Amino acid sequence: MGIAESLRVERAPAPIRSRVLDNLRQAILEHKLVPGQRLIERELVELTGVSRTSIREALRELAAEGLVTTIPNKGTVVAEVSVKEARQLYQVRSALEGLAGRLFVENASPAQRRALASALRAVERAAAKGPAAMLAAKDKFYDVLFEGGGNEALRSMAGTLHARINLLRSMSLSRPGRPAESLAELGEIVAAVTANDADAAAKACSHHAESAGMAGFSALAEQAGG
Amino acid sequence: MGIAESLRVERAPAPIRSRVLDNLRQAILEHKLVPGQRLIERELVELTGVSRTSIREALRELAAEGLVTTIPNKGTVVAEVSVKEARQLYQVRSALEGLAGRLFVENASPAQRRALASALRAVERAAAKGPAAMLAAKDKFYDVLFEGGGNEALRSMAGTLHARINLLRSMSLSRPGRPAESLAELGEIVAAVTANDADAAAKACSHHAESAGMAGFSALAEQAGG
DNA sequence: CAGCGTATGATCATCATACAATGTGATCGC
DNA sequence: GCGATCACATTGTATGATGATCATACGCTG
Repeated sequence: MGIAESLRVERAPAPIRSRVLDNLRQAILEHKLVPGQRLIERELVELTGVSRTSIREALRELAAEGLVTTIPNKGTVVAEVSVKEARQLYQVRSALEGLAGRLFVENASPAQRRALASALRAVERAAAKGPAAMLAAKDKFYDVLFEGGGNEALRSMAGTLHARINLLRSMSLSRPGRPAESLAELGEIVAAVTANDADAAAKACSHHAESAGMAGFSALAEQAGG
Repeated sequence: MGIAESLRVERAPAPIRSRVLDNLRQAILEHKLVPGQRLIERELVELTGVSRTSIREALRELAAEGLVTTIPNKGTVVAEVSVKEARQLYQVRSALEGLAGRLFVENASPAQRRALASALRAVERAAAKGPAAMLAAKDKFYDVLFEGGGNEALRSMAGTLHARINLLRSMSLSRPGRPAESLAELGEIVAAVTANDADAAAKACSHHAESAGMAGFSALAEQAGG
């Protein structure tokens, strides 16, 4: 870090509404607030200790991100994602991740390529420790992937997409055999990257996203059927 | 339109902040508010006749859409899009439109396919009337395309993307020869759709978006160079 | 006159409060 | 039981106040 960065004082003490926004977003992602749950402004005021103004502005941003739904004169609820919508979101996600893979091959530095391979090994290790650990490691893997692609807009859109998909809780349920399958797919991504084959990387990333969606949907179907 | 739709009465008298939001968005898209321009809350209050509360909430949503930038304690300005960012946005757009093309082939009804061909002819006619008319006709073409794909999430994401790209004014500048080129590309899309070839449609859509971006950038470069 | 500190005004950030509009559920009368 | 009516909860909008931050202008000092 150069002297310029080391001396810079964090000039933005994060406005209160941003912190409220972050907290709410986090709570939704972690399913502490479940889809369909009402978000009553007065209660949020009491819980957070900030004014209604700030709460409402945070809710407007969440609404724009698609994480909550506001019904006029009725209130705000954590967004509910139908199976149909989730399918659509997965299609978009697949397209975006395909692009991410391509951009990584085209733009990533050698260090970033090594980091990706290393992230893959971390996922392998985490796979043994259960789904939660694997999920976290996979998030890291994708962090590296998007970082290396160098497209900030892509990263942010994929992020909000990921959050919305996450609303459909059961999607993260894993079917027996899925973790191994998933690992193999990530391996293909790294292989394509190593081979410097952008088309293959795009296809591998896109395929992984699609495949993850499929797995979630069949888990959902089994659930509904059983 | 069926009887259900024709009798439906608009049950939600659009909250004031939504109308403010729509108006501001529109104004930004039409470049009545130019990038970098400050949006002073007090002035907006006077212009619109609504309270600061509503104005601020609308600004928060615009910020989440990426159309304005809010600097804490300093104010809100219409977002400025750098050339680098625009390049990134175009990459994403290209990926999304590729998906749109594929989905159209897979899901569009015969009527929608006819509508697409018809929209293409409308673009051809409009091309003679100048860039503005052609732009509008092209928007219609894309409306049909996204509609036929049946993916609402994709449509909405592509929409906000389009809006953000639009912020870089000069991108819509046309180079000599570009309109004809553009028409040819749209023709390829329709051809692929007619042939029922999803891969080709995806490639054609993606290529058109990419090509449009390229044209904009070279126009930009010439401008900077001259 | 260059550099520094201060005064000043503009603007935003947050809060408290108020009231209207709307939706919801309970109560009452039949 | 059933519909009308009323009370309550909640959101939508407005208003005024206070403090923080930033940009600018101004004047002082060496």
